[in-house]
Parts: sequence; structure tokens; C-alpha cells
Amino acid sequence: MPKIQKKDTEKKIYEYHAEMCKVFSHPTRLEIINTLRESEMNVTELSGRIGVDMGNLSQHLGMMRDRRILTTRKEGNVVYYRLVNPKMLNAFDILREILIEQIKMDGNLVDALEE
Amino acid sequence: MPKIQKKDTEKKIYEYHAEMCKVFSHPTRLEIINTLRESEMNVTELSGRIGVDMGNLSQHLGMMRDRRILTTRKEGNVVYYRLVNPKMLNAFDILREILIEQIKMDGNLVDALEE
DNA sequence: ATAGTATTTTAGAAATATCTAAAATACTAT
DNA sequence: ATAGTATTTTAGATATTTCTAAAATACTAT
Repeated sequence: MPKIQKKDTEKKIYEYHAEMCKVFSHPTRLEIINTLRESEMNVTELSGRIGVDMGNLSQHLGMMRDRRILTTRKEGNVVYYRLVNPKMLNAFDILREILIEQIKMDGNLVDALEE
Repeated sequence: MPKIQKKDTEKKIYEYHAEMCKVFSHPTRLEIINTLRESEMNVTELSGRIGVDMGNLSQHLGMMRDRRILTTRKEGNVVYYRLVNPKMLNAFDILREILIEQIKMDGNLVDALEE
């Protein structure tokens, strides 16, 4: 029976961490997070606000719920989504600040990303 | 000439934001960030520490540099990488805290992610 | 110039993520 | 039961990311 190494656990944590961070790696999902900043919202309204069709939106919402970033409440046949942990917004905001600073300081960033 | 809508700029920001966040969406890259927390390090040493071959590592480092998350300093033929903005670590830490809380509270998270 | 070390780049294969459109489910109201 | 609205799920096509292995570049020292 091989001893479980500290290294293995560490690697696993990095994997889960990355898995969670995938939530941030798509513009639609960032817009979802930002839209749910203040309050919950149902899928149809989210779809209208963000301008994404419902099938696609529901897929994004589902993967965010799998990762425990969002949670739901059901009322009749309407599903309301909201952020599980408002701390999430702190991370969101820090990263956006860094981005804004970078764009101001470095006009070439945009080019570097678009090549 | 169509007027540039606020909406377009907003969407562009979400795209750049997501593009930056892709840095966090791979375990090797998270480990790179965490390893460079205290000080710069050269590619060979990073490769040894993290256990990733140099070709692969260099690809990750390159994409992180493109996104202005890392920057380099060259000494002879040795390249030292370091974090551009230590604020990055705040975001990293917040997200890891959220993850740790989630794992403690919800043993099923691991299953949800592995299905 | 040659050989050696460090790093980057390339090209293609393999794995994963995303979108689209349609079908399925869940609930409500008649 | 039927029809209508809200949401989720599915399957396949397309796009993107990641890995692998080899070749190329950059620099140092002889």
C-alpha cells in the first residue's frame, strides 16, 4: 500500500483549484457572476440581459452550479440562480482591477491577446 | 459608421477578463504562480520543482507572459520569471480559501467535479 | 568554429470546451 | 388530458487547449 505523499494531495488541490477557476475563463460566465452581484435572477431574465440563448446559458449555469459557485431556488417552474459565496466577487474585482491597470499601462496587451 | 455601444465595450472587457483568467484554469499554471510567490526563479529550477518538462513549462510560461501575469529577466542564457503584480496572489488566495471551505462543507464537491 | 547548456518554438495528435439545434423534462393552468 | 411556459439535456459539429517529441534559437566557453 503506497503511502500518500504530500505531493499528491498538493497536486489534487491545484487540480480542484483550476477546476473552480474555469468558471472565470469564459466571458459569458463572468457576465453571469457580475449580473448576480446584487441579487438572484431567473434564467429567462438572465438570458435577456446577457443576450445568450437559453440552452447555452443553462449549460454555463449548470457547470457553475456543479462547481458550487451558484446555487438555485425554484418557484413554480421558474429557477432563480444566485452566488453561493460573495467572496467570489472580491476575486472577480481584484482580477478586473489588474486587467484595467494593465490596459491603461500597456496598449500592446490587446495586441498580444489577439494574435 | 455605426456608433460604438457601451454594450460592445463591456463585452470586450469581459473577453479580456476571461482571457486573463485562463491563466488560473490549469493546475500547472496555478503551481507556477504559487511557486513564484516569494521570489523569481529560472526555468530549469521551476521545471524541477513542479515536475513538468521544459518544453511544456515554457509554453505555459509564455502564455502567462503574453497576458502580463509574468515577466522575465535574462542573465546569460538563464531566464528568470517573476510575478508582475503581487495583487494576483490576493485573488489566488481568495479562490483557494473558497475552495477549501467548499471541500470542508461539501464532501460531494469532489464527486461532482469528477463525474 | 565547435560543443554544451538553457530556453523557446514548432507541428501534429489527443483531449477538452463550446456552440447549435432539437428533444426532453418540469411545472402550471384549463 | 392538453396546451403553454421555463428550463435542462442531448448529440454532434466546431473550435480551442494541451501534450509530446523534435527541431530551432540563444547564449557561454573552449
